Amino acid sequence: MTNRNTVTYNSMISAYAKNGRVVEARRLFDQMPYRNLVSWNTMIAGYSHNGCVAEAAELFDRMPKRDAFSWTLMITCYTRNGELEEARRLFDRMPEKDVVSWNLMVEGFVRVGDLVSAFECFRRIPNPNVISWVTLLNGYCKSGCIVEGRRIFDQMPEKNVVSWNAMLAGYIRCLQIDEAYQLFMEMPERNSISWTTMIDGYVQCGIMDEALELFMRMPKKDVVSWNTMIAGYAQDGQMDKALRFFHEMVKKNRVSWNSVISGFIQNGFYVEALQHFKMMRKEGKDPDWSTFACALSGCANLAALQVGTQLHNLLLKSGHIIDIFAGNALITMYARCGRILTARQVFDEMVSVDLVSWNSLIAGHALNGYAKAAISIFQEMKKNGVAPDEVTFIGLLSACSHAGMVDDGLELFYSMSRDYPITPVAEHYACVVDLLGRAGRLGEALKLVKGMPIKANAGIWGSLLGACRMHKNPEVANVAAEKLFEFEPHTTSNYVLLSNIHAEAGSWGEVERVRVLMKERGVWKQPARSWIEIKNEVRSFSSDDSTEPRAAEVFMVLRVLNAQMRNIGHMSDSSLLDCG
DNA sequence: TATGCGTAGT
Repeated sequence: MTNRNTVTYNSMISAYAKNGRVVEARRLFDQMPYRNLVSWNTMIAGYSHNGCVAEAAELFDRMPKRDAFSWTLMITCYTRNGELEEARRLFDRMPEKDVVSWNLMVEGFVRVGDLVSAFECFRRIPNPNVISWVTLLNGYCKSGCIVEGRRIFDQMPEKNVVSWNAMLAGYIRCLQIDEAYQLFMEMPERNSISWTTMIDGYVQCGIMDEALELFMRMPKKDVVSWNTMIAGYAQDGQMDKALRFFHEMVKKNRVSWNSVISGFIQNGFYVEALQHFKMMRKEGKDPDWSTFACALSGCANLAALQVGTQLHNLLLKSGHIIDIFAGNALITMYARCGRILTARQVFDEMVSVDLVSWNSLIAGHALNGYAKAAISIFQEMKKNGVAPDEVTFIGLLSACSHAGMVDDGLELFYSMSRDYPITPVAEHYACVVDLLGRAGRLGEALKLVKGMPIKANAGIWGSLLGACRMHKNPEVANVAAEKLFEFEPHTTSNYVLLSNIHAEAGSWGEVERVRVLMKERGVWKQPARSWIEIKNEVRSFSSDDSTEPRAAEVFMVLRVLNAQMRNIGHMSDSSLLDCG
């Protein structure tokens, strides 16, 4: 029984489900006077789309009649939600397997990285179509088996533009940019995806000039190619160019806004990120979870609690559920703003949490000096069956370091590789050096650094040098400084620090040695500059005709200054998020 | 304009 009414209902169910409103979709489904097969299928698709596996399965079992759509929808639901075994069982039960269902199973194996089963499954397909081939090709390329991928590509009986694009993306995923370009030139036809993939390839290799050249050559530039350039420049640290592209765009979409906002965050322009968040809303573009996460990260870095709280309210009001991403961003924001109890409250109210949530909570407590709490959260986390990772230990070690809990910290450090399969990286060593350094155990710290299996970086040596100042140890200071100078030969503050250590010890000969060193290296007449001095310098750029500063340099300096100068309290008073 | 599989952007 199908009439116009049924079709309307079906469209509405689909529309609701696609927007995450699965409860409303179900209410409509239950209200329908007549449900046809498509209604059932649409509802299952809706559940599948929103990760509601159990609900989909329940409907699938109850439906009066099933067609090929029903089966493949349910298989998709399982494979896309990480239940490959269930998918496999259902597939085995499927009465007449069509090529779509076969392709889904190949894709399911590809998703979990089981290429052997994927290939085996592919081989059994009676009449593989071009989609079957592309799915397999993708599997190899995504696992970095580019040679295998190429072999599949060469064996394909028919190739369309999608096949070529998949091979192109494969080369780019493996960062084989020359091979990619060669393939790009060989392509019998190119669509906008081919162009954008190639442009993005140059972006990923950090070759923005080539990306730009290709973008200019692109016949019909669409919003995605523009967005790729914006994200590319942002990633490359060239926010001025990213912003220019953004302003020149005629039709900006949500991704354009997100790209520029996230670019600001990546490059430390937090105020600008929040301003653009506001502008985005003013222009009637709805922020999504990614926008919110960026804005919250901006607040976290500025310690802008008032704005962050407004964002939290906005998030609740806009009907977004506080999912894992948003929840984690909120935890970090509140913790960085010193509201550790609120951070904990957000954590407790989250429907589900992941490792990042735990890590954010631990790091938040560490940051606020609650080392004991950080460790007890770690215990709680383990009790919940969540295994720690590198980030967890950075939080724990920094907690111990701030609280002077040397023995606990060392024990945690050693337990990393002993009890968990986690190899300490430079950041962990930096924490432990800091830990030992603050406690005055400089000899041990130096010994640790010298025995490191990886090369110590500037952060580690810098941390050691700082500790030498605190505990007046010129001998270790000389060793640390020498290493630090290898990384940062022109950073004045390092020399000044070393000089001060010797001065405090009364070793004027050593002080003089450092001064000579500075002079030799041309750093000695570079006083630490206040922002006012930098600002004047920037201003003088325009009147100084001997050197024409690059626009980018001026832009960067000005932005940093703006961010520093602006009063955050004032910013929230001017109701940053209030868009009338 | 109602439902299933493959290629691009935060």
